[in-house]
Amino acid sequence: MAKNESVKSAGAGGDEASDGAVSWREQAVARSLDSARTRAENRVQRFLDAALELMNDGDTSDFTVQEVVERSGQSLRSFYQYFGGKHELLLALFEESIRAGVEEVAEKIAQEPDETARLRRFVIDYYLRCRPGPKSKRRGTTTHDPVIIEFAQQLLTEHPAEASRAFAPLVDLFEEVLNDAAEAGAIRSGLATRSVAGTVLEVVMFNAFSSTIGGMPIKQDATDAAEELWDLLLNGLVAR
Amino acid sequence: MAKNESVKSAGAGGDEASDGAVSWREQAVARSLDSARTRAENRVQRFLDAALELMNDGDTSDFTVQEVVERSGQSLRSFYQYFGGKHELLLALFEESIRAGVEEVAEKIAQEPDETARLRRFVIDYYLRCRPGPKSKRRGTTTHDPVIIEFAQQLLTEHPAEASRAFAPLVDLFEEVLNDAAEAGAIRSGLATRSVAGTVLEVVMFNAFSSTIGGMPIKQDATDAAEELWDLLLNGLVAR
DNA sequence: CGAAGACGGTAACGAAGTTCTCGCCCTCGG
DNA sequence: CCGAGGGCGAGAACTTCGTTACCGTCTTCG
Repeated sequence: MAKNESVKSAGAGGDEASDGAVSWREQAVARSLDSARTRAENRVQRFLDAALELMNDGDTSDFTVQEVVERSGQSLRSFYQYFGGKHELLLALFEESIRAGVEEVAEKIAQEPDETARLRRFVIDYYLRCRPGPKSKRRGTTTHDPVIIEFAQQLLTEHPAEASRAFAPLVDLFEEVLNDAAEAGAIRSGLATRSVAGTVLEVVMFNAFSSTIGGMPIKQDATDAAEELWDLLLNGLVAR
Repeated sequence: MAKNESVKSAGAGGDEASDGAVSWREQAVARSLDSARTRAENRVQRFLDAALELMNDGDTSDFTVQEVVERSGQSLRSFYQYFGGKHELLLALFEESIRAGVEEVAEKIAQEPDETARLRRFVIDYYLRCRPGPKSKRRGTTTHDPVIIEFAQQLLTEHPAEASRAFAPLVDLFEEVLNDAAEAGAIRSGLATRSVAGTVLEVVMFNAFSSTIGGMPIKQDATDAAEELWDLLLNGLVAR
């Protein structure tokens, strides 16, 4: 019962030769890129990967610290050596999720022709990203895990400082898009873009997360809902 | 250790003669209006009151079932006889909170001169109501307790059906206001008011609850934030 | 009067996060 | 080469909280 674990190297699901002869290879790799910093990073990454797998696999999309520990083939001891608690693990996952989201959305909007289209694209794409996938994952679009968004809500109310720090990259990008749109005359120019960016993102994120309060029967396709929200955000309630 | 509890009758913090001579009076009252239905209602109400007190008193604004039981001077046994679990207690508090909110907002908007003013009044008032009071309660406006709103979020994602049922009175009222405004030409007439009502209320509620994502320094007064959001909702982002 | 049900008091259970103890092994400095 | 210390695995233990179970009492109703 000493060395049954297979390292499952960081980024992708690496599948190495089955069980028996792993130790030497692993050891070698470890020794080569181990300046004790990278080793730590490797361990941290294994916890993160395990958590991600648990969120994607299980029907529950929720996980306990124990499960993460088992799945990662490490120990509770180590977990609390690298993370201050479950809270920090969630925070790390959240930040990573934001980073990935920013990257993906940035690519998407880059393909749009003008400022208005980019703005619209941002809102709709991010809406879809925050929408919990009811069945098998929507193809073509990565989505935030529900657990992550739930955590975001909690973080926002309990540790606003940490929260806005984690959200910063996303808000930065959106603020930029807003500024461009304002300069191009696509949206009005009076508004405080930073503040509006935060507000709009919150609206998109949480409205996508928990479908609206009014008891919609089965509600239309997510895309329609996204369009509806976009229309409301762009044009407001007022009569033209 | 048999009869130290003082009943603390339902509505207000009733302070009766200290400890010794309570039983008889209490008994009398109980016997008088006890058809076993009212007695149950009385007990339920005592739990609800206890929970409300705990939310308003403590610095935590959070409570455990134990605390509610102790505070209400009843027993765990009874608690689980009347409530299926903490969940149901929260739900009851939530529904009551919504009811009270609807009542209060209805009064407020009735005083406004025209449809647009009523709409605006609704949004701003409800925003303030959902804004957690950072220090001593804001005078003049009752507010939803943070715990309640947090529960609302959770309910919305875990039991959408129950959630929209609980929210219904509020959505009904707002939908009505929206319809009136649309009829009067104050807002555009094309939109699905039920759906929009839900969306807007969600926006107002959750944006007020957890101040915006963008790392606002100390942020202005709640009223200013409410105005900002109202402006965004009414006019949208678009240039006129 | 006697049985049934409501109720209080308290212990106990189970899940989950967190901490602690023990012991192994590897590494590093003398 | 050897001894100390730190990283680490394996659990046990502790804590909080919701929930359930058990026991004894009191009221009530047939």
